[in-house]
Amino acid sequence: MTCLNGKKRVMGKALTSGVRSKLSIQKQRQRLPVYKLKKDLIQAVHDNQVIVVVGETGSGKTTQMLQYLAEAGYTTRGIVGCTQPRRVAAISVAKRVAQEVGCRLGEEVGYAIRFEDHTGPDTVIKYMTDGKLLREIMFDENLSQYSVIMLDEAHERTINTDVLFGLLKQLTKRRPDFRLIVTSATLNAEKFSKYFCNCQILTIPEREHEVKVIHVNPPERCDLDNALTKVLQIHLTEPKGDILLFLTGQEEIKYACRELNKRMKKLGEEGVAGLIILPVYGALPSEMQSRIFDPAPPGKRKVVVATNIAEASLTIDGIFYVIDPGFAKQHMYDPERGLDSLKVTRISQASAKQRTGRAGRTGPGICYRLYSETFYNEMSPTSIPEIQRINLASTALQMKAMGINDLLSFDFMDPPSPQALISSLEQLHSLGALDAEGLLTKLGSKMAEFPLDPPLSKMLLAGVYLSCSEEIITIISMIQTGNIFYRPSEEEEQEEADQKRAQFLHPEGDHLTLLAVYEAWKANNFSAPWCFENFVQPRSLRRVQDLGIVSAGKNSTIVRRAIAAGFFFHAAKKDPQAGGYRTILQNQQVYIHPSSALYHIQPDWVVYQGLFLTNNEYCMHEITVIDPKWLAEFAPRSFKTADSFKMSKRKRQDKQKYI
DNA sequence: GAGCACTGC
Repeated sequence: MTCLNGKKRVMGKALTSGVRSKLSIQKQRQRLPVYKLKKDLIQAVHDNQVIVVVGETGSGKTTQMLQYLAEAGYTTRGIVGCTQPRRVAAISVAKRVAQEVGCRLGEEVGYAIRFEDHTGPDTVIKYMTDGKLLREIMFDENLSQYSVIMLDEAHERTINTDVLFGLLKQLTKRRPDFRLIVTSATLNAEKFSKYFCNCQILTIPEREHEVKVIHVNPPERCDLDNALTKVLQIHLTEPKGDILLFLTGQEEIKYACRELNKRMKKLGEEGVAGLIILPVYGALPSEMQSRIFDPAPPGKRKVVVATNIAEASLTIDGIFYVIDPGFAKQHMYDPERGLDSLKVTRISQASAKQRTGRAGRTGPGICYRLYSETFYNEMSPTSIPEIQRINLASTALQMKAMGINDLLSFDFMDPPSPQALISSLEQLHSLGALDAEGLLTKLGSKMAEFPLDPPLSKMLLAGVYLSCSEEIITIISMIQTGNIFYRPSEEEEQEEADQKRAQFLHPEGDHLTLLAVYEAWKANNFSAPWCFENFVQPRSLRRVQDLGIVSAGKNSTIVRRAIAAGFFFHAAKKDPQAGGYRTILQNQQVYIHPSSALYHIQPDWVVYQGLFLTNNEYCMHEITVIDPKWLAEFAPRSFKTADSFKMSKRKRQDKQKYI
C-alpha cells in the first residue's frame, strides 16, 4: 500500500478511481520482484545522473519505472519523459500506463507524436517518439520542463537516439538536477555505460518465457529450401503452436508462401492439413497485414512468413517456434556516389537474440537457428547503427540549426565517417543552407524548420517563391507517403494494374505523374472504390490528404522548376552512346527504371530524387524533365566551374533571395 | 521491361 499512497500524493485525484484496476494489474505482474526493483531504481537515480537499465522488451521497465519515479517525487520538479523509436509503441504504452494509474489519457499520463499531442497542464508522465524529443530540444536546448528522460529501446540505435545520446550527455553537465535513464539489451550495456562516463548498470530480471535455442547446421543447399523444410517438419512432428519464419524481403516471402502452399497440397493427398500460411512485410496493404493477428482456428496452426518487421515493430502472440536463417536486408548509403542500396547481410547476435525472444511471448518456445553455434559466436555482437548507414544531410542540418557547428568533433557514441559528414555538409552548402564557412544561412534555418530531407525543404521554399506551393506540397506528400501504386502478384492482374497506371503517366516525369494521380482522386471526390479500380492504395492517399492542402496545377513548368531547385545536384544528361544517362556531378552512368513515366520518352535532361543499385546497374527513381538552363540558375555554387553553366553575377545575386 | 528492410519529425 505504500506504493499507492506515495503515488496518490503525486498523481492526485485520478488515482482514487483507478485503485481497483491498478491492483488487478499489479497482480498479473507479480512475477517480477517489484519492490526490490523499485527501491534499487530510486536509489540509483538519486545517486547518479545517468544510469543504464538492462531488461529485455516487455520486462515492464517502460510502464513501471516512470511510475516509480513519479512516486519518488521527480514529477514535482518537472515532467518525466520517455522516448520510443515508434509511434504505435508510444501510444500503446501511454494508454496502458494511464489505465494503470487510473487517469484519462492526456491528464497525468499523456503522449506526443507528430500531429498528435495528448498532453495537458496536469501531465507529469509523457511518452513520445525519439524524433519528437529531438524536435523539442531544437526549441529548448535545456529541456527545462523535464526532470527525467528515459531513452527506451536505445539498443535499436535509431539516428534520433544517437543524436539524443550526445545532446543529453551535454545536458547533464549543464543541469545537475537532470536525470537520464538509458535502457539497453544485454549486449550493449557495457558500451553504453562506458560512453556515459562508466555509469551504473541496473539489471531487471528476465520475465519472458524460456526459449530453447537449437542450432541446425544447414546441409549444402540453399537456406530458403532448408527453412521451408523446417516449417513442414515442425508442422508434422511438433506439438501445437504457431511458427514465425524470418526471411529477407517481399519477393522471397511470396516465393516461400507459394512453395509452402504447393508442398502442403501434396501432403494434403496424404491426409496432412491445417497449416495457414500468412505473409507479412511493410509494403503489404494494412488489411492484409492484420490477418497475422487472427488466431488460427482450433486444430490448425499458422505460419507467419515475415521480414524484419516482425523482429520489433509487430508483435504476434501465440508464436512458439521461430525459424531464423540469419539474414536480413540492410540499407546502406555510399556518400561518395550518393548511392542507396539494400544488401542481404548476416544479422548480428543482438538481432538473433531478439528474434529468439519472439518465440517466448506466450509460453516456452523453440528457436531454430539455421547456422552453427560456432557461426553464431563469430557473428558481430551488435548491428551497425543507422547513423553509419544513411545520408546525414537532414541530421547535419538539424544539428547546425541547434548551434552545433563542429559536427566532426561532436561526441557521438559511434561517429559516422568523416567522409559521410563532409559530403552531407557539401550537399547543404550546394543547397545554400550553409555558407562558405559552414555556418547556417537564413535559408538554412528556414529549411531546418521543415521535417523533410533538405532537398525537399528547398523544393518547398522554391515552390513558395515560384507560386506553386500547393502543387509542390502535394508532390512532396506523395513522395513521403510512398507505396502509392499497388501491383498485385498475379500476372494477369499485373497487366491490368499496369494499364490503369499508364493513364496517369505524365510526359514530363514521375513527380507530375504523382500529382496527376492525386488530382484524379480529388476529381473523383476522394473515392475509395475509385482507388481499387485504379490499383492505387487508398490508405496512402488519405495520408497524403492529411499532409497537404491542394489546388489544381495549371503550369507544370514552374512546378518542375521548383523540383529542380531542390534536386539540381541530381541532374543527369542523356548519353546516346552508352544507351543511358550520365550524372553531371559524378559523371556516373545511370539508367531510367522501367517503372518511370519517362522510360519510353528518354528526355535529354532530367533530375532524379535518388539512385538505387539494382542488378549491378544504377537506376534513377522519381525523375522529372528539366531545362538545363535552370541548373545554373538554381545552383551557382555547384556548377560555377562547369563552362556550360556560366551566369552573370547580378543574376546570381538576384536568385540568392531564396537560394 | 521490372526494385525497394524498417522507422520518424
